[in-house]
Amino acid sequence: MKDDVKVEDLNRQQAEAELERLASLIAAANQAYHAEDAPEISDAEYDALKRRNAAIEARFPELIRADSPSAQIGARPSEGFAKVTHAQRMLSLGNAFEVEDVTDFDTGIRKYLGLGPDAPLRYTAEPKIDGLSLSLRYENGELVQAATRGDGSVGENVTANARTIDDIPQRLSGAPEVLEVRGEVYMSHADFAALNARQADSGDKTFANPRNAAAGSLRQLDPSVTRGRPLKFFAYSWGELSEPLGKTQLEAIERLKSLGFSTNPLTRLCDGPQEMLAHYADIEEQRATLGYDIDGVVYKVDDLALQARLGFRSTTPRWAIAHKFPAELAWTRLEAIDIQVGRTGALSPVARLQPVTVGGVVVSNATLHNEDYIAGRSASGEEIRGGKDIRVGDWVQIYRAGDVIPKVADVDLSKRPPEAQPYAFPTRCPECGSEAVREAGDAVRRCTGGLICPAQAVEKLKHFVSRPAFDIDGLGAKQVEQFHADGWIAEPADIFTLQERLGSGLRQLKNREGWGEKSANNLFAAIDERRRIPLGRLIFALGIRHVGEQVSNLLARHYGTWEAFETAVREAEPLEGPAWDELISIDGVGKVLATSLVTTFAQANERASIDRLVGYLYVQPVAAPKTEGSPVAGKTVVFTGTLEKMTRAEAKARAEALGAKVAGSVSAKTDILVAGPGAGSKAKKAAELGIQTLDEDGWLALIAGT
DNA sequence: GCGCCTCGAGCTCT
DNA sequence: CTCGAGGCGC
Repeated sequence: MKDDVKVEDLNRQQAEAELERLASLIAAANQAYHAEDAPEISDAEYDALKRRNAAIEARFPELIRADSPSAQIGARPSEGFAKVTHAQRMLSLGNAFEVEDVTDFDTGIRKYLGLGPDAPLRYTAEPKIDGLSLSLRYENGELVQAATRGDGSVGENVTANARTIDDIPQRLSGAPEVLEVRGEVYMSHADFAALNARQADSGDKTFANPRNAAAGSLRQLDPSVTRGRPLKFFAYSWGELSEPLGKTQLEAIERLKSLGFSTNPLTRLCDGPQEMLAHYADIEEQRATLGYDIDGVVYKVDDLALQARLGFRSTTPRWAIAHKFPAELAWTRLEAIDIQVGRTGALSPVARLQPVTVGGVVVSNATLHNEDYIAGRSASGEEIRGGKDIRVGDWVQIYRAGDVIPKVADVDLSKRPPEAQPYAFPTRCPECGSEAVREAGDAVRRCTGGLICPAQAVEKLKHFVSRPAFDIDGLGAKQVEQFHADGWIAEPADIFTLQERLGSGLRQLKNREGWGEKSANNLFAAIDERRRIPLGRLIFALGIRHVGEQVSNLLARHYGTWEAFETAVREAEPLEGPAWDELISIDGVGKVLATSLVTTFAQANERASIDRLVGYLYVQPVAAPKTEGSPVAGKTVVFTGTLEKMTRAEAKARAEALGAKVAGSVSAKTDILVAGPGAGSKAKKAAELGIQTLDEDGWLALIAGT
């Protein structure tokens, strides 16, 4: 590679030519890498090209090419498994813990469907296998893909490994053209014990429990290792289908069985909550002798037509629920209570425990939630519901909520040491000494130090580099903590000047354990790649209270560009003025959230920090929706009442894709009101204002053909 | 006031 | 991955 002109010295014309040259070089390198599996240039050279490209784009955002290499994700595969987008999302289930939750589930469904308490309604009940879920895609009877659940939308491609599992047929006869079978991969107790014995013999590490063993085995990069692991599979559901598997859940499961899948033999049809609970008790009784781990019972509405009517909430189906077995409990001693300070200044107490095994995992920390959870009484003296008066030195009972998060369930007062004192929750921040205050009605006490507090600063930085925010490769929580302690990074903007400031200091970095020339250069390359950042990610990365991932994207979609967003938030004064009104008019933005935004941007030091940061970035605007031929482009639409043919989220997404703005309330600016049944005050107001009002069908007709 | 959703914070192991 | 707290919309 020839010695290049420094990016800072390029003029516009040179930059344009250089971007073109880099685009073709990188494309050629990708081609060689993929086609021949024999790259012509080294990884370091390749990274340098991409880095240079990103740096030039950051300086001349207007010159970014349509075929920009930085827009292409993963030209070279990262290590590990390829990502797979599920044709249909893999959802999780709502949970029931008590008998009452199960009867509520039944009542809720009846209400939703408009069925009386005595109308027949059948459910299936089956054990909930404690493994990991897997989606198998068959096309014309051939297994073409196996994917893990991942976050529900995007999982990992583990096809090669899935092919080694005996319970998973490679080929089906008489199957629908497209068939996605979903089920659980697990390991039996006997196989788990044998595997661990083998692992111990060969000096390899043993697994804590069958679930971890199954997960570890399926995620082997080398399928021949997976082949040697005794994995099994139960089918219990499906995703995309080219034709239905049956009219009921049970029929569909039977069909899967006849196609050659293992299905759980304890699947039963139940006539209502009484029978469901009876089957639950039955399964719980057999739990120890089943030979594999289960963690509850799943109930599903049997009639598939009813399932379709019930549909989904954002992450769970309305027609199914998981009835969990009581969590495993363990007693241990509480050795200390530490206070952690979060990104928003929240003081959270954490129990330090004498290590104890709970549900196959050694637990030494547990959350204590907040002040009231520890105290038996509040400062003013009244009893606090749920307050346990937990003291250092106490014997406490631990369980893992949802089999994950360790919590303190109970205290054994009979074993309390006589000298144990009630815990005094600090009123000053343990990290910076600032006052820690609790707003009226708030459960959380917060450090008021803001950016002065080192703990808050570090947590904010960690948030900034986290996955859904800037997601900088090689700059995780650990590194940020290091760099912060070293004084190299005090605020987000510092990340983007790290390379130039470090200059000769690079030697210091390289001397640090784990850092060599290559990793340092990789880090700088990764940082440069993120100088170009989508608006929503940037807003989220700022870490403003109440402004999470969803809200950030909502704001990004509404304002479109950083400039528009920033101007609006800066101009808005709490509770008044047109900028405030616009902010509040966004569906999903209320007073609390808007105040949090506006006051953050009104703070001089916060603003300065944000301005510095944005100076190093090219913020990608949200792609303008296709408005050509859209009858609703630029119009403000409000949805009210019950929508029957689409969910509110769908309606909104669709309208926005057509260039409309969706607002939450009717005002003089509203152009169209779409009113479903049950519309109330909004319809009235729209009528008063003479605003065009459509029913759902009218709306669909209006946007038909777009 | 209620249902649904989002945020923020917690833990362990890979 | 799950929970409690709390926000938003009806």
